[in-house]
Amino acid sequence: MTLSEENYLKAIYHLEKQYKEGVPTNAIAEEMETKASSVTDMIKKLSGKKVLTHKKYQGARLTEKGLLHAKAVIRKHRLWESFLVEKLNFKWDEVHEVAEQLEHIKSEKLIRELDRFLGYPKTDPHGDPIPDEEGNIQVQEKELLSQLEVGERGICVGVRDSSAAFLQYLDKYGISLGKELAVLHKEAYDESMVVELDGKKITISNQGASNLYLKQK
Amino acid sequence: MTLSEENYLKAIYHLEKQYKEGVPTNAIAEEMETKASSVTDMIKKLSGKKVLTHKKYQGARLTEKGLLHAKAVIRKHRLWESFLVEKLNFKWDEVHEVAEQLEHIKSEKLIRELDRFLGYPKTDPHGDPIPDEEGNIQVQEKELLSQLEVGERGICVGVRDSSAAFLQYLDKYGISLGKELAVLHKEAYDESMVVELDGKKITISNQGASNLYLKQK
DNA sequence: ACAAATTTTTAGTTTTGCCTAAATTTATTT
DNA sequence: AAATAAATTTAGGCAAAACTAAAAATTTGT
Repeated sequence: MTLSEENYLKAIYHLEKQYKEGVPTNAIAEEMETKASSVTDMIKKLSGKKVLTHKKYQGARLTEKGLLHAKAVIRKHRLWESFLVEKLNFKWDEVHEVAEQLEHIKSEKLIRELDRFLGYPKTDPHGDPIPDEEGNIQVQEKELLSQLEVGERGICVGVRDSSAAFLQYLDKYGISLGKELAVLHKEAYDESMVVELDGKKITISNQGASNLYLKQK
Repeated sequence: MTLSEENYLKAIYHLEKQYKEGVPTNAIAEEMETKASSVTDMIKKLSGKKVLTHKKYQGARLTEKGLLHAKAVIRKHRLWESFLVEKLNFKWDEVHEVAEQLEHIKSEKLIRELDRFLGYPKTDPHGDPIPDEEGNIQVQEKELLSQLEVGERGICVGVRDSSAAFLQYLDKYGISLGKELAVLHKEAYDESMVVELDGKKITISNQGASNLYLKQK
């Protein structure tokens, strides 16, 4: 599989959560920052390789083979992100572009050994689960901060938006994975929340609270 | 610079040691396992980018800019090889293909941090020097085993041929970098040598002895 | 239901890096 | 110094992965 093909598989994999019956060409085009006609071309090529199926005008769906390959790429991406943060002093908002490159390196041994070297991590620096060699993904019970009620508490376990902008916003307020917080107040007008973190009160917009995952304490 | 362009620079860099006044098109073609006409195309492109110069029918020479870029790629290659051996349990005959991929990853921070993480190694697993960030290469005094006289001794510091076949041949005879050996006998007929290593006598063909570097004890 | 709007596909180009075949230049013989 | 051989370049093409513009299919709105 080429770099470009792998990126399509990854994009379609992520979009399948949203589009249960066929991922539309336009959705893929937007995700890949390309044009719909390019997507059509690639879908034809990939369906020839049996990694996805498509009926004209009906979007794409990964086959079992395609799913496995997509998860293998995601496994590599998340292991490399872990490596960058754990061993090379990268911050969680700096790892994405480099991991986008590293995820395409071809070597079974490399990934097996990297996994061992890192101590078989279960999640990456953003809290996303790392698929195992067979493509199994352990799903963690979690909910968005925005869904908590006043008085409830939880521990930060992941982000829904892993853009550098959001991650830096969290850094600024001292929010990182593993920290506990409690909801003190919810503003009816704009859905912003006042939460307690490390004994301090901080206010988080609804947009922020809708992108931070917690697990029930 | 694309992956292909970087591979050309690297090939030309290595060939410049052999061809002091312009690396011939055919030599590059052979090194790159491609055709001379493809090389001509690429040379034109690269000279447009000012990383090399060429006069028609006169071969190619790297400019200062091209030299720096080539050495940067080689630095990455050798740092990754060191990482694979030191941290990921790769053997010295297994690192080449993976490092060929990893050397093209673009991130200054990645390489700076990798270098630090490895403790600023001076040589890679084959004994080749690792250029520093400015492209300086520390040259080590060394000579081929085949050039030693009977009675002389030395410490293995590098290989001239880093093919898996040669490295496995060395493994089989217990020869690795850092080991000391002494020349006991030289066969006049075929130039093969009997050397002492770890108290045992082993015979090495001229071909083998012509690819192992030692430093004077 | 059917016209309008949207989505998707088709057709025809472009660029990169490679190829073959042919032409040209340089090097080697005699 | 030709003639031949070898090396190099030119010319014309191909495949991958993108693009634009236009055609076709599907969905939506009234």
